[in-house]
Amino acid sequence: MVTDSLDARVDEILKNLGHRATGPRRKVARLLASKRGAFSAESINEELPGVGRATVYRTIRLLAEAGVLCRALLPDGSPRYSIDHSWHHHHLICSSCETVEEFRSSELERLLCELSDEIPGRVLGHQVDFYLTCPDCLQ
Amino acid sequence: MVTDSLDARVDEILKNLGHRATGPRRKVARLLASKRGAFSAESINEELPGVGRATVYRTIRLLAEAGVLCRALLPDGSPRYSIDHSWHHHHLICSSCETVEEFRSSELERLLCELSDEIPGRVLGHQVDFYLTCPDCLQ
DNA sequence: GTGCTTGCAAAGAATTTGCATAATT
DNA sequence: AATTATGCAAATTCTTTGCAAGCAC
Repeated sequence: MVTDSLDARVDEILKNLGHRATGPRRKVARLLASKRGAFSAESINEELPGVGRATVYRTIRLLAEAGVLCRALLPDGSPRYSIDHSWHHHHLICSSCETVEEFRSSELERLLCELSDEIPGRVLGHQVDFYLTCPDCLQ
Repeated sequence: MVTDSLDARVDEILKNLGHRATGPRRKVARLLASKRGAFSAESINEELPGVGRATVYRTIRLLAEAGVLCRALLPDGSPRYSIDHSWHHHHLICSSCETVEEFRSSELERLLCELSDEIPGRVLGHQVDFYLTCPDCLQ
């Protein structure tokens, strides 16, 4: 599982990116690895009183840019991060509890690819989000 | 065109929503109607020194909730508004100049509908964004 | 040792809220 | 007259930055 390897491979990941493996970064990575779903940067900050806010935000950005984390936007635009399982995926976002789930569809991917060819300009990527009331929130 | 009617029909739109047709709201609507593409709330605020910031933000939110405006999120999560031409559409967002264009595909819509049925929970809506470098920014 | 990192606090950016005043119906 | 709306400033929220002191390599 990627969740395990994040914690175990932080040092390697960081060095490959030309960054140093430090204590605070390992602490952040260890906490992220323990997270199931999506989380906000602030929530990580609150759970790590021993690490400065700036370091938490910087590390999360670092890992997001490295592709270790992926970012989803809630309907109001606020970002949530989650471990990127590296297969390309989209998001199912519950408007009620703000839970973010992953979603994949090869058929959708194929169509998006086709459409990309028809779009003027150079398509860099796409993002598909479904906003919903999740089964839990439906009671 | 919807662009024309927004300016002309603000009073009607507001009253249908149970709100009052006021001078500041008309000023905001008139400016919005003159906009071609997407804009930020702040940019509208800056262009209307005679109207308070709070009123600008409140009016934009009012019109967005009424479906007169639609909101797109830039890759960093910051919102951009544009006149909603009421046909369901998606967005082509230039990562370089931040221009937002509309995009429609009946084939995409059909597939998203099908997928919605397979998704657990009650799907409320979806959002598809293509991030790209627009023809202008490609030089 | 040299240079990247950290943590703190301050700075920012964007948006919302409280409240007395003003305008609409 | 009864409310709703406005505008200003202050408050919020989330995130970034400056910089001296501290680590990693």
